[in-house]
Amino acid sequence: MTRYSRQTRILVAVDCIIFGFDGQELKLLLVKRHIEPEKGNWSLMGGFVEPGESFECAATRVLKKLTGLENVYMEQLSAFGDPERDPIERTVSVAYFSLIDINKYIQQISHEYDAEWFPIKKLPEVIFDHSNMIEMAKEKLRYKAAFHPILFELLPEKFTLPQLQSLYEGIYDAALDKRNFSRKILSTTLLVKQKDKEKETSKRGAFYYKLDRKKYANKFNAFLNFIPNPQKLK
Amino acid sequence: MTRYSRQTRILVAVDCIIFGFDGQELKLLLVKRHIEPEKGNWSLMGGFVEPGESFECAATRVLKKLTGLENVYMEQLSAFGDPERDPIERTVSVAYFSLIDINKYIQQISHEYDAEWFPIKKLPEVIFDHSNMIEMAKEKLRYKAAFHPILFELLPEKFTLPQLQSLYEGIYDAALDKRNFSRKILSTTLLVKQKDKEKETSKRGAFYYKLDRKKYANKFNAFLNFIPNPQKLK
DNA sequence: GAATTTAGTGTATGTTTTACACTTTTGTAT
DNA sequence: ATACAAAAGTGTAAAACATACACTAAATTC
Repeated sequence: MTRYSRQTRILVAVDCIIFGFDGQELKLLLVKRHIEPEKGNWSLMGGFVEPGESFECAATRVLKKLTGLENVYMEQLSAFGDPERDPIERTVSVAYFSLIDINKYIQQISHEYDAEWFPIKKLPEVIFDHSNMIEMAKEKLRYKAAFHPILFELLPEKFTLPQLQSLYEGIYDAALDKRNFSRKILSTTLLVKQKDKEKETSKRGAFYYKLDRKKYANKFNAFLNFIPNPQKLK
Repeated sequence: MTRYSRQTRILVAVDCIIFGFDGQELKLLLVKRHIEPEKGNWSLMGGFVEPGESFECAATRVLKKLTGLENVYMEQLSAFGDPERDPIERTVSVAYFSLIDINKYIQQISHEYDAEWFPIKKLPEVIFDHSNMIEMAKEKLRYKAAFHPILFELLPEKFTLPQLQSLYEGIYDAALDKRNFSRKILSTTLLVKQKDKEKETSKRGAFYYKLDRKKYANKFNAFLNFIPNPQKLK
């Protein structure tokens, strides 16, 4: 026996939901689709899964092709299998979401694709079921970040507490008290204070912090409860 | 254009991780695989995704075929795509996990399959990457149940607080204080006390409770923190 | 009616979360 | 040089929540 007979084989793709943060708001990287159908319309970056390639490999490959980045935070979101999701031919898609430092991306941008960052609140129309994927990814990010310290992945290596706070505020659409916020964040002991300050955005300047990568890896499963009323989340 | 040319099409399957609770311990429903390869070995219940059928449909169909049950708690766990996971031919699988009332199953059992409940702690060897799927499902169940009131799905319509507590204790391998437990559970106001008692397991008898299905649907996203130290979970 | 078994309940203590306001720093404008 | 503006940084008191802990109540069995 070498094959399962009488079964239908289906195209399998991956799609990447790529989040970035520019210091102000959460953004999503979309590309102009370069094949028919829907050629020229905005889309998640994706690609077919190749023979001998796992989903993770495929998603990593796709992400690297677009951003030049490797070793970034990536997590499987869900598989999408509606028979009608691609009008040309049935294609199932395994969606991954990534958190990247938007500045690193800018340096490494490949111009092979028409790619553009869109504020998460002003997304253009996207093809197929991609808006569905994006919606789910946003939800999962909010959910997960309420308990796990993953938002660091969106920031540069050195960042300030006000920057981190505004990231949380952006993602949860909530104003947080800076005293309570810094106490909570620092109580994780995941952050290491640096000697230098970021002086672009304020006269006084705010101290930089770095993530303690070792502790971060160990403590990833520490539930943090950063958000005052996680009840309100899905 | 009617097809994506030059792309490889792949077999797509679903597998169901079916949890049940017999009042003592958490169990998993496995079947004896009835096709080659690995015919006769223990396996999750699964099946190929058919043309025109979504993943949810396929998983629901597979679950119904085995258990006779519909409208049960079911959630996508993850897609598994290792190119080597099926030795015969590349097959990707979308795994779903379900929580069912084990008693309902017993009544409706289909004997078309050799199926058997195994205590989660004494599982036999299973085929392919199924132990991996099971491990992930166990983790997700523990994770999710720490915040969401889903374990009710494993119980019959009427249940007692001691039964519910022993379910939590089983799943988290922890002894819980019954005073604290009942306070926490009842504070959700999700349970409605019944007038009758369960008198099998004790002389005094314990009052039955029913889930308030309406509130349950609304409050599903209330994070409950049933478990004293969720830090310890993945 | 005594003994056994499990159900059911309350309180005091410690911990965590929340709400809240002033001082410090330093660049810019006069 | 001095005043002003703008954001950083810090502490405390009250409330809410989590925990630890032990006795009484109910009903069956002998």
